[in-house]
Amino acid sequence: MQDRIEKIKEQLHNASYKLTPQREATVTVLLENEADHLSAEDIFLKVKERAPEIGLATVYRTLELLAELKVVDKINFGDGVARFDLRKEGAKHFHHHLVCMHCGSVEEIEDDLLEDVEKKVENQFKFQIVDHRLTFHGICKKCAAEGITIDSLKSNKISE
Amino acid sequence: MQDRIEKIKEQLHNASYKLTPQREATVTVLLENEADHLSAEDIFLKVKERAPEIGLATVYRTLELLAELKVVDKINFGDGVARFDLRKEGAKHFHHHLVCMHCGSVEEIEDDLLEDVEKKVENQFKFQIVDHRLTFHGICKKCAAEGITIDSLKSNKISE
DNA sequence: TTCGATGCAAACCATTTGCATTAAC
DNA sequence: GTTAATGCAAATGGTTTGCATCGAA
Repeated sequence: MQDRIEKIKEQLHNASYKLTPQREATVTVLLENEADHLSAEDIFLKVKERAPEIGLATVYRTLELLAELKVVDKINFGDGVARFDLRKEGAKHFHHHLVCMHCGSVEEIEDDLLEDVEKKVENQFKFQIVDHRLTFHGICKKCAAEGITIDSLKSNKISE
Repeated sequence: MQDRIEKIKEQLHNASYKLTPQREATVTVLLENEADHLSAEDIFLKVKERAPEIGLATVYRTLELLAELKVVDKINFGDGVARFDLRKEGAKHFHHHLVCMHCGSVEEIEDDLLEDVEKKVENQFKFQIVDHRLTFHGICKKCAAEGITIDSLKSNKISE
């Protein structure tokens, strides 16, 4: 993990951004919680444990900057908060997500399932794809095991 | 178009919602602008031309209700505003979208391109899919013809 | 007549911004 | 020493909510 921090520091440096302790703390928090999909507020709280004087605005500014450098992806599952997802080194695309409509858990899919679909879209619609977003909404393994079914979900809370 | 309004009225009625002139005007506006992806504010302004006394809150409440009945889909392209998309009759899924990163235009894809991918996900991850969201971000035919290239797009403005 | 629906204004809440201060380079 | 970065508080903007009134059934 240490060298991932170093690499990100280097990217900041190459883009002539300053290496502040606040930025370092934010990156560290992101790396430590790679499996989660934290919101800016979540990240702020975790960074605060490590650097209590940090302001929320700085976290927002840092996350924006990291998105610009494609270190993180800003994603939106439709619940009104942006979430931040560390991009795998060298990954060309966002990964896909499985969002459980019952418990809200988010699972990631690393594989790029869309290669064929993308070719089709590029040919058929003459649209040059830069990136994509793919999210499946449904019922996760765990909830299904607990007897949750599609029918037991009431209203259409998918998107917001 | 008239019978689509009738069908939607019937759905409202079946769910024991009242058929108010405001709701009717909102549905009419949605049908008249089916090709667009209007925001609540856009819809409000158009409904206002037809029923000047309507309030923005009513439009929001009506759209929420129509989403619940799966008459419309609430979508979020990451620009901070929800957009509303009339669902095709009997369509099981959201349609996919091609969002141009240069001019912001949104094109729809009616075909369900994800059947194979969904099967794979259901088997591999034991995740029961209810619906999906798929958006491609890139450069549309029109902008490409005007010489816009992927490289001419600067920062990562995809998601917000 | 009754209870859900409406309009208005105020409340909310995630995010952004202005500005004086601080600190990385 | 310069200039970008920070922290704070205020502003923003889409969306929601409380409440008195209204009107569809």
